[in-house]
Amino acid sequence: MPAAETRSVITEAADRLFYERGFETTSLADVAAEVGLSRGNFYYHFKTKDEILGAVIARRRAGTRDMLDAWDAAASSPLARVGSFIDILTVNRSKIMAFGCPVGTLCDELAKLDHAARTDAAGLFTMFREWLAVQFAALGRERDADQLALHILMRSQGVATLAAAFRDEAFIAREIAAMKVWVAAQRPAGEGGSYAHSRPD
Amino acid sequence: MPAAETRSVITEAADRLFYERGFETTSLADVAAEVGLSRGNFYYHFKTKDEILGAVIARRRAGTRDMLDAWDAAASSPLARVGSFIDILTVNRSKIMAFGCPVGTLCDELAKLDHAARTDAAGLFTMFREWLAVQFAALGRERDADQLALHILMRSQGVATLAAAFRDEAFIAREIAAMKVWVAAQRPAGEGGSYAHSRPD
DNA sequence: GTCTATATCAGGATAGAC
DNA sequence: GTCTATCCTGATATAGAC
Repeated sequence: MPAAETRSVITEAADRLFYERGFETTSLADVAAEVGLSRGNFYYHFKTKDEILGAVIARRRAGTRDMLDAWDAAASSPLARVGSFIDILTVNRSKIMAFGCPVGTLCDELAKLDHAARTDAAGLFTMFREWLAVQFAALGRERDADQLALHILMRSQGVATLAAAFRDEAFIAREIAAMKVWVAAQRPAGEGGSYAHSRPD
Repeated sequence: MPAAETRSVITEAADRLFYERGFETTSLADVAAEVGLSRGNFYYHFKTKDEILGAVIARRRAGTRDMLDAWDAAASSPLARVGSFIDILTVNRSKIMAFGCPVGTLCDELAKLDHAARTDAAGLFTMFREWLAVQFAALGRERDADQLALHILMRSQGVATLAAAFRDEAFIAREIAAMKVWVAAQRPAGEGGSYAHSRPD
């Protein structure tokens, strides 16, 4: 297999296993078994396990970029685009109930490990944050677009964590509905007063 | 040292380390160094590391119970009691920005480990959930008290995760304010229609 | 590029002295 | 009750054959 392809296959398997079992807990033997390669071979493609983590995060960034682009292309209104974001909770509900949010749980784990890649992982959140802020700005909320973006991102994270803890699909559906109602209720606020003070949530 | 006390000292140190470094990542050597005891001694008090985890969860349950009781005693209104819950985000903001929520991150980690104690850890959430539901019922929202409880619990989790990712204290303060406004806005809903349908959030 | 074999180390857990 | 010494396993990482 050409090096680039092998590298990609390893990264893909590591991505899934890091999500499902955690970064620290996943051994290179686990990844090796998954892709049918020997452990030793890994070090031809990556110098360290941390380097694989770096590749996984880069892969996720690319995937996120593609997803955001697809949402931009598919939905015509900012409201519908934010709806696409919210819908990932529906689409991925099974995995979320089993393993939580891939981004949130990775950030939490790297925070506890005090890992150098902690900031890189948080950068995945930033991608969503900035994209969401663009949508809220397009909705006419230029002044507090970033705060609204953080708010909806916050809710998606809360839903993911509780969904994993209680494995309650109805809860997810209920909160998704509430999130959509909330988004639809966002209209340009009058002058003066930030989001937090002018609107309950 | 009497056995009960040693056991307690070990559990206390493990509690903090499991929070700050994660359960899997924390070695018994780490805990031993923390309490100034030898690794070998641990096995006089606990048969396995998992048993220490069990003791930590039990300890957290007791601590949570004490905290809920204190909130019951200190605050006179259901609104103020829910306010006490929300305020833990303020009180613990430094640790939350560093390590996330102790309950949420433990549940997430145990989920990925497919650990037997996963349900026990989620039980910590249940304690808050049920206590919050009592408050919302007292506010006159008997019919959807549990859903409201889950909603505010969800928001606390979302805030914790993003606070850890971005280490943004202003974000926490803003969302706490929004949560309090939201709680204050909760009044008995008219007949028919569940929380999700009758109220945006 | 991929393999096998191995070095090295740290983890959980046990045995037995004190 | 606590210690030291040790076993065993599994982890990352390396060396070198093919």
